[in-house]
Amino acid sequence: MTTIADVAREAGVSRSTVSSVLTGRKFVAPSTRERIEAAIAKLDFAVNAGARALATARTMTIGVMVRFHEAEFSPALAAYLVALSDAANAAGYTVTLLTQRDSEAAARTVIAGRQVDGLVLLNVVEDDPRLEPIATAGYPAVVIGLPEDTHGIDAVDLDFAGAGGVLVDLLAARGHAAATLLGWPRDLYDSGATYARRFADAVDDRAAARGMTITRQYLPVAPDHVRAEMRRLLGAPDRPQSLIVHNDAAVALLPQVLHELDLNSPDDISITSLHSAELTQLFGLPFTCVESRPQTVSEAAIELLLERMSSPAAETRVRLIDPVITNRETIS
Amino acid sequence: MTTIADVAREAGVSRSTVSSVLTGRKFVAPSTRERIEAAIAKLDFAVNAGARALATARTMTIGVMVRFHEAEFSPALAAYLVALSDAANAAGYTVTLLTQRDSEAAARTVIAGRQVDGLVLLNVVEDDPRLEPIATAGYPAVVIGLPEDTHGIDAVDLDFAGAGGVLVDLLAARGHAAATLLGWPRDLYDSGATYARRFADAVDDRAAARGMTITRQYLPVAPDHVRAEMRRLLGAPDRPQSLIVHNDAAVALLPQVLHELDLNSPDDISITSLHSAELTQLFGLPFTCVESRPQTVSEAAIELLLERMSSPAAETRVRLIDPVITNRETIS
DNA sequence: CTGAAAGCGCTTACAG
DNA sequence: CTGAAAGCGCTTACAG
Repeated sequence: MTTIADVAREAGVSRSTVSSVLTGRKFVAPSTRERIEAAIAKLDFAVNAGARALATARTMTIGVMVRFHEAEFSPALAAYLVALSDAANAAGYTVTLLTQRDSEAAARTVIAGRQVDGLVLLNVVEDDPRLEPIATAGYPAVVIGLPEDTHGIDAVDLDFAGAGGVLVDLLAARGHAAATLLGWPRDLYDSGATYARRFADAVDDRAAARGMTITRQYLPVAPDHVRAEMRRLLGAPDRPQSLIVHNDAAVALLPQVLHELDLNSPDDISITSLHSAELTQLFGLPFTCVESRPQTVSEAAIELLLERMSSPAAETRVRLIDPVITNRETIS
Repeated sequence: MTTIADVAREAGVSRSTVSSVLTGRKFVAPSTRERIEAAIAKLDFAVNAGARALATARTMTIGVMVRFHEAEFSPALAAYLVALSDAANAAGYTVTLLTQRDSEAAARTVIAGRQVDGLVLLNVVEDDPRLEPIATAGYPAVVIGLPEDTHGIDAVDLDFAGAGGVLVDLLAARGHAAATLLGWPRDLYDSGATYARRFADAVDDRAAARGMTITRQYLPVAPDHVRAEMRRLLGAPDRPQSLIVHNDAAVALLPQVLHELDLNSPDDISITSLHSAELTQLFGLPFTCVESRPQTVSEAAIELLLERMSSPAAETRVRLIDPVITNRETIS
């Protein structure tokens, strides 16, 4: 491979002068600089990242830890990964994927070996075993998602509570006095997926403030089951007049169920939803909704991480991303 | 951070002895080895990847190049990324994500700077601008997908031709004399997405051999359009009696369309499909089908790449992954 | 079986 | 404004 020494020889300068133009941290006479740049282009030189990392003690890479391969998250995952990588690239960083099964051990190795300058954690759950070692090592990190206990690690997430409030407001504004929340399976709420709880609690609170009644239904996620359950629920004589859906499987299959039952929105039923942005893309879901914002969330995560890396001692921050309503006229 | 020197001091040996146990390339007396391992554990030492890379001229990382953020591929993408990372990890490698917009320049930089030991290319298209620089640099790489011209780069892909043959066989075995292929948009075939063409051509060929007639329909991918088109097609009096679907958008929405038209499979219509594995997971698609195999394809890709890295001069190889039929009894 | 020394390709004070 | 030298944390012949 061609090294800085080759470039220096070609340009007739010393290696340190080449390094100066590479890093841009020192003034180099324009004429010298041009010679060096020409040499770089001619030799197709690119700096060896490992050597630079060794010399600077910065790897310029960010590790993205993806928890144990969960089918459930898979479709949304790609959007985050690509967005994180793009945002990191824009700041001169590279992303390395950390998918090891034993993520706690992986966290330790990565930290001890200084293989990355900072960490982004995806699919964080309550009592995530990755958090503690990172926190005690004082390693720069940011979590996407908002666990109950962040262990003092910065976090970014969609403002699920805000989303709940907004959707209730929309229904209330049209005079709805009741709504049914089609939620995730009950154990998801119990096991501490805070996004589910934050949303549902906000729905309840805002509804109470507005004098609305909320009925909560816990739906499964297996396609067949959720379909059957919705059919039963919406096919009943006392079926709900308005829906707030927070369950990706349910919302994806809802158009089909509506059609089967010959129900139209908004004429027969008002529908709002909070769901992964991927779903709209794939299925053209026709509902008034709030969508996840992988791009914005990812950019915020990288931004927070970079700030954390430059000010390790700053106070922990939580950044909530504003919910954005897409109105598709499914509220009567 | 703790270095090899700290470990050496703690264990009372030289740095090179520590290195010997780290690399495992030299015999070290068991008692010495144990002292060293204890020191490593005590100090929570992990080797600095950059330093090792510099010394060995191997980075132990594999770059995965994802082409310009295409919404269309997004859901399937995550499965490949995670599977590639898992397979790479299993072989001691780490994966870095390369998502730069200008992927040609990215390829050059990565190659010139020896930032990765090898490359996996995802979402390869015909005349992919990334291929040429990699090929001329003689850089170890493997392509997932099978372009017309591989430029001498190893490739892995599902055996789309085999899949086409198998699906036709299934229909022929049940006595079907005709089938309609619901395909991708026409320009996908024209623009050289070889997977689409390989599948369709094999369907035609096998059908001809079996005396079956194939009608080819090019469907759009936008949810609303594909839905409308299928409704029209399947609602017509002369609607097809059996379907071979190769269009993810179409197959995802097909259950809904069938229901709308009050058609049941296999009673009213026989259905087979070739589609992304993610779809079944998300929607419990009920059709007899061949699915993409991200896990197997990714593992094969890493395997080929590792072999290529150790034998740069070996002949180019193309590995086709066997199609696997999932029978869901939708052929009458 | 173990250790001293050179070297991997950079960057960064420090002289000049 | 430019260059010589040391050093980042490893590995690897080479001696012993």
